[in-house]
Amino acid sequence: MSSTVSPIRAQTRVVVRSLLARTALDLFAIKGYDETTVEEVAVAAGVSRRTLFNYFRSKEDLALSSLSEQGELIAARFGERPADEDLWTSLRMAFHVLDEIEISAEERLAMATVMFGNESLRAGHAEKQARWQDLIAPLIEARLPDSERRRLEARAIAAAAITCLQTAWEEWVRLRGQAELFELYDAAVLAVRDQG
Amino acid sequence: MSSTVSPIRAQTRVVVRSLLARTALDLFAIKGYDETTVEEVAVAAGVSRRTLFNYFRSKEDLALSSLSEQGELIAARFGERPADEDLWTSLRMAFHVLDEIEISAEERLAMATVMFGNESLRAGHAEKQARWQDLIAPLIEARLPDSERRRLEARAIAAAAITCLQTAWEEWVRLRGQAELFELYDAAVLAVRDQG
DNA sequence: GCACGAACATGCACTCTATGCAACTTCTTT
DNA sequence: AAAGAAGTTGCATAGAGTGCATGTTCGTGC
Repeated sequence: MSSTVSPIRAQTRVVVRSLLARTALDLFAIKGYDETTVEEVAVAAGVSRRTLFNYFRSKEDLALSSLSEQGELIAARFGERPADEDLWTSLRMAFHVLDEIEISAEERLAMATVMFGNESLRAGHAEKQARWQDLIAPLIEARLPDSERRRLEARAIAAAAITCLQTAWEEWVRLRGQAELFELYDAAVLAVRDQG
Repeated sequence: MSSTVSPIRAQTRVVVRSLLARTALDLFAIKGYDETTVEEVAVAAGVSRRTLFNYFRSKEDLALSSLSEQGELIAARFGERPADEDLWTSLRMAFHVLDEIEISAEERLAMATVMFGNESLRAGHAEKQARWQDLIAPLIEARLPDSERRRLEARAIAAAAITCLQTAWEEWVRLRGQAELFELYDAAVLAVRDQG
């Protein structure tokens, strides 16, 4: 069990990974996801097809790898919020880490368009976001009052918040980025939670 | 555009389709989704591999075809609810069509276990449910008061309700069916919508 | 009852994703 | 400089999915 993998190697691996993902994303944006083969991505990136599959478990992963990382960021940020803060406020603040990711609006729009434009990608996208739950729900649960159904409640809240973000995100894409993502998010949450 | 395809043919097609899906589901439950090839399903059903793909667009469809139909049932039921009824009540009632589907508890549990037990299936499942939105959201929108963001609000509400159902469903599987699905659903909705 | 055409079933060839394996190269460490 | 780990690659193979061409079945009009 050589637990240490040499920090240099680990780092280059991360860099290469992100380079490969970016190459893929560019191609997907140009040619479309289904119309782009893994082979083409490999050639464009200057590696072998086999190596690509060493870095990513699947073609889909190539397109969606960033989502997993985002989930971790969000969960981490949520964990840093004061425990007595209103839950939905904490969630909103946690989601705001997305604004801190350095990426141009066009790039973001292109990426989102790729993701929503393909059925299987949309599915993977939904699933990956759903897995954000697994990270966030336990943190929420710790904040909830005792209840027989605490686990369920925590998961429901996490899922609902993520869903609102997702809905806002879709609308944002539909509006071609001509709106503030978090303004849309707030409207979504309000619609869901407002009694009546 | 020969819109009429002979009612007999249409009907047999539906029957065969559901027979094939059932065969597949049985195999998936026994051997596991990834461990079962389309070839095996074809053999078990007594048709050719190619024919299977005439009835289903993909292996995933073979496992998830029922979900699309469920979405249509729910939307239809929602459309029948009185327009002045509380939105969330209407949604709850609409979801109740699921209880009317004739299927044993064990079968239902087996099916759910298959769906949640495999990553790509879970993704497809999430996506298919997300597409329920497209059916339900327009109906919700018609009920909402005028607002700049009506479309977004309707989609958010639909998505949140479906997500609560999904969360309840997952919990139900986790509890091995030892709970009332709609009791769990109510708890989920309450947790999300309760202020504070 | 029969013949026509549409829908259906199937086999075949082919593309693409994905994985295991073995050989080879390149780093890291001592 | 040598050992060993990590990384890269090609090759072989399985399985999903598609287009096409052929044969079969079945509903319909005569």
